[in-house]
Amino acid sequence: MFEKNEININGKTAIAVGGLGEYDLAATMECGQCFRYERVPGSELMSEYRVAVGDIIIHVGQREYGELLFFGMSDGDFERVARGYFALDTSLAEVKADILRHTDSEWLRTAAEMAGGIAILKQDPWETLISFIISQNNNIPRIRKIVREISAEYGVNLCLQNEKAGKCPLSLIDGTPCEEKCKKCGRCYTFPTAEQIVAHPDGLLPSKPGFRFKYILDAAEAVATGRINLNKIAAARSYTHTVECLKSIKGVGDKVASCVALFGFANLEAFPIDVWMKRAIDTYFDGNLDPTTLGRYAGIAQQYIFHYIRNIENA
DNA sequence: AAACAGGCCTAAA
DNA sequence: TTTAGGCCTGTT
Repeated sequence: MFEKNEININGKTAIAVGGLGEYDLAATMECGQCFRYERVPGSELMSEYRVAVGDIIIHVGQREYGELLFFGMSDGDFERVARGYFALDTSLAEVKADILRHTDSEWLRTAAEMAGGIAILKQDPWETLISFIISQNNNIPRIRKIVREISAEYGVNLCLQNEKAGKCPLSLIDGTPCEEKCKKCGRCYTFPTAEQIVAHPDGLLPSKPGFRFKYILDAAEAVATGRINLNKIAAARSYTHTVECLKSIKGVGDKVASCVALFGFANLEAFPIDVWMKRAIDTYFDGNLDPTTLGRYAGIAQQYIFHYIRNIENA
């Protein structure tokens, strides 16, 4: 269980959360599970982000790995949105121990040491579905760009909304106000609903989704008509069922479906295999690694592997 | 300039 | 059941 304190930063209410073990905010935000964050440049903190989550912009920072997480928001918003989104009730230490209990691999043990601070965010299933449809045959900067642009096209401007409510998102530590340009930067919008997309599909085109356009549209129709019921899928809490349902959408195959299961439905045993993961399995596991042997947190083991190979290659 | 990017679909063996 | 090509767009 984490420890929470209400604090005051530059006259604003903030929440400080400790007892999160080795939680690594930067790795969690940038490991490729989420596409709607913006790193705050020039922060005094080691890492500071704004993320659009549902109907608010979450403002979050961390001074050092494994130290306190700061949330620039009321306790109400923290409890309603941030606590769940950042998976603060999941013990990273327990997860890591469980994974390591399921493997003999020294290599994976080393990866876990480096990546053990990664948390799997609990993102909105619908948003996760569309984001990972967009992700196919694509790179992260452009995925983020497309997601940002379709949000600006259809969504509600959260900065303007916050400003009216007297809580324009401030930089957590230095108190710098959201710039004027923020009102049209396209980075602070709610995510479009399936109904909005179905009612006006052409709104997708300016973001240039290319061949993914028809896939996004099929997903939107599936959800808007009830052919797919994301709430029911979530309630069933079955990985195999989730993947099976998602794959009935055009443009959703094994990889996208397992990503959505992992990041959007918190099916932590989901183990997405992309070209990178294939390479890693070939190189470090002699070409065979059965995810089902890794236990109920196999998906987090996948993140360890992914984060580790990425970091060695950058080194 | 041609190949490739954190896939998937379709057609053809 | 498995395999090759093509696909939008952007970047190198």
